[in-house]
Amino acid sequence: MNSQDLQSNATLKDVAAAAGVSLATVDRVINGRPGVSDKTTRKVNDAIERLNFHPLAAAAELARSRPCRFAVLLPRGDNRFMADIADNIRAQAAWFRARRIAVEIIETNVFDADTLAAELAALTGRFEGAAVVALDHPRIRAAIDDLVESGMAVVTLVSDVPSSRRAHYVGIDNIAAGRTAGSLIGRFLGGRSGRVGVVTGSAALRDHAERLFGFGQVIAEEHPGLSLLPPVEGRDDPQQNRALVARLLADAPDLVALYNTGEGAAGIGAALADAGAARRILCVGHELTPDSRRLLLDGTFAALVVQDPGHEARSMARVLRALVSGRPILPAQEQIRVEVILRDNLP
Amino acid sequence: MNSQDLQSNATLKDVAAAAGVSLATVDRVINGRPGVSDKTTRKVNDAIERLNFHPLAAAAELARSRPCRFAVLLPRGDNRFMADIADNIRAQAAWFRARRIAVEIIETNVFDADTLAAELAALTGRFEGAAVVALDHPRIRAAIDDLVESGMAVVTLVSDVPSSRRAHYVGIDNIAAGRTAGSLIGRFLGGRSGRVGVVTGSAALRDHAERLFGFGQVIAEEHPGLSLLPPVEGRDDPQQNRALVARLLADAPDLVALYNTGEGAAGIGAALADAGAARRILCVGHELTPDSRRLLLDGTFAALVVQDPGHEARSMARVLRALVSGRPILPAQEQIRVEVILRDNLP
DNA sequence: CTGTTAGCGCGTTCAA
DNA sequence: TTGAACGCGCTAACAG
Repeated sequence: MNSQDLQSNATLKDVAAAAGVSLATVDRVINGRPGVSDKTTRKVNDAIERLNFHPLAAAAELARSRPCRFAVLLPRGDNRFMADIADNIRAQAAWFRARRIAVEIIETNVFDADTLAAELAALTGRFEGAAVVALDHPRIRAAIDDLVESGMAVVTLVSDVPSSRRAHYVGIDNIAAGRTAGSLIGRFLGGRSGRVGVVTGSAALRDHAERLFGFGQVIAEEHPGLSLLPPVEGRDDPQQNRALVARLLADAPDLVALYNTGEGAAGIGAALADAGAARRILCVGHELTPDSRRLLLDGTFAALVVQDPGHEARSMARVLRALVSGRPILPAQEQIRVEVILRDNLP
Repeated sequence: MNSQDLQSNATLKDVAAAAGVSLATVDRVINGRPGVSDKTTRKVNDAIERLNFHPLAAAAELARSRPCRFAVLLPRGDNRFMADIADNIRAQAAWFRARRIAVEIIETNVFDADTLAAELAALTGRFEGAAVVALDHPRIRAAIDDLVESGMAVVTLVSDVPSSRRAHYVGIDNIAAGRTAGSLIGRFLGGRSGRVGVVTGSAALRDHAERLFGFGQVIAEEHPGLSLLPPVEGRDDPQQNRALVARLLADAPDLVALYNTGEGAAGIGAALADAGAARRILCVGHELTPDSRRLLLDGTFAALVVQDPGHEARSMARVLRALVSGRPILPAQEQIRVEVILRDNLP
């Protein structure tokens, strides 16, 4: 099963010699540039095959080597998960610099379509690529399409705009994430019945909406003993979440579980602690932050459904780079997984 | 928060000019080579700082560009997970070739210490790096140490030999994996009590042993209503597992759950189906294979605790490459996570 | 349609 | 202790 006994290390020059043509011609064939006769093309391809030629990545990069600029649009505010993404992008600074990639992180009000659309429009011409955490809104879709039209490589990050012409989505399947949360709650409850409270950030964000959808699906299909209370919106803000959960606890005595589709876990933990209901109400939320980690460790949360911000930052970088240099991406490596974190497999 | 406004793109030549020295001298300073006076070193470092110089990765690679050879020692046999690792390594063939890395996959009897030790010894001088799925055994430890002594970069894969001098372990924390499985079973059972059967591959493999340990810990500490039956060893073989589980079902009427520390899920599924106990006994196992996927989808298994063979293959490649070229590795990117797969977040 | 040639930025002899 | 010069393998501009 020896993989590569036939490691060849032939160079472009070898191919040129073998085919009886010049370097430039071989280059044209390899990179699919026009202006080569069929006969010559065949000769070259033949030589490539025979010598088992494969271009050396470093040499090609060096020779191409155009500096390039990426913009990353992140929501402004104290969202911890977004801060993690930003940190992970910054942690790659050395990687970027070593490849002459300049990345600019732009924080903006992602919730306001006009602001975001304007911010997107302002990118034109200044960057070769952009990643954006975007609201799924017609105006945003149009702004993304305009950028793509202008030749920019655009990817969505964390929350997708599937109807746009973005080249790629770097993030998880949020319906699956919601379903996973639903299954965890359903199964951890072990057949008990009762009401389940749902705290969400904002129904305007596609990722939250999709999670809610997936969650509802599973509860309805597979756990008929459970019924969902109407979702309450806390904007991912701990203070608001605290108040909302306090009310939930007061209003619904048969509350058995809580699902938080977004952030602000600290508020939920506080409300539960206030009511002395901390490990009695089963809680599942999303994303790993210092707060959610603490609440997972102390048992307030039973599980967290997460995505890896480090993976997302790296994937974004690789994908944008591949896109601007016209190379293929490896789908397997770029698929961001829906992960389940219990106290025991906390990274 | 603009990240890199000060993208400099200074080259070695610029630094040399700014410092008033030659290219070679700058190179000596940067790569810590001897033979530079303190004063010159200071001048150069000063210029580097001032110009915000960062070497271009592609150029450095091209100039170094020595072909190199890696060996990967995998267990022979029909272990599906190992086959996945091998497939993922082969899937990276293009990546390897573009970097003049030849990788040879060697299948051998990992369970026999003498065979494995001999196979390891035979690597000497033929490879710059090696990854090995190793038995944790004194002879193997010695063989690994000899390779390291001879200057080879050695990493363990999937199952570690922590007492050896291997430079790195590419794999998960198996105690955490076992604990995770234990928590899932305990919580999914929702307080029910009874006996839990354990099917393991071989107690000689460190990864299986560690999982068993972590699993036992959690059950004992957190689920006192549950008691573990003595583990039965099926060598990851479906046929053996089937017979073992059939006996377990017959002997222990109060069996409420099954934990499989390794492979051969199909055998467990078959035995349960035979006994008509398929979704009554809660099952948790490891690794995602066509069999385990099917059993997860049909509800026979409630959850799978897995590691990503694709990530492991890529991590192995990056780590070995970094080691042989004396570069640092990014720990965050190389940490393999213990993942939980339910039916809903199946990749 | 094809070939020549000059770099890309860094490593690495060698000689001084 | 330092520097000059060549080469790594590929791309791209220009010439024919």
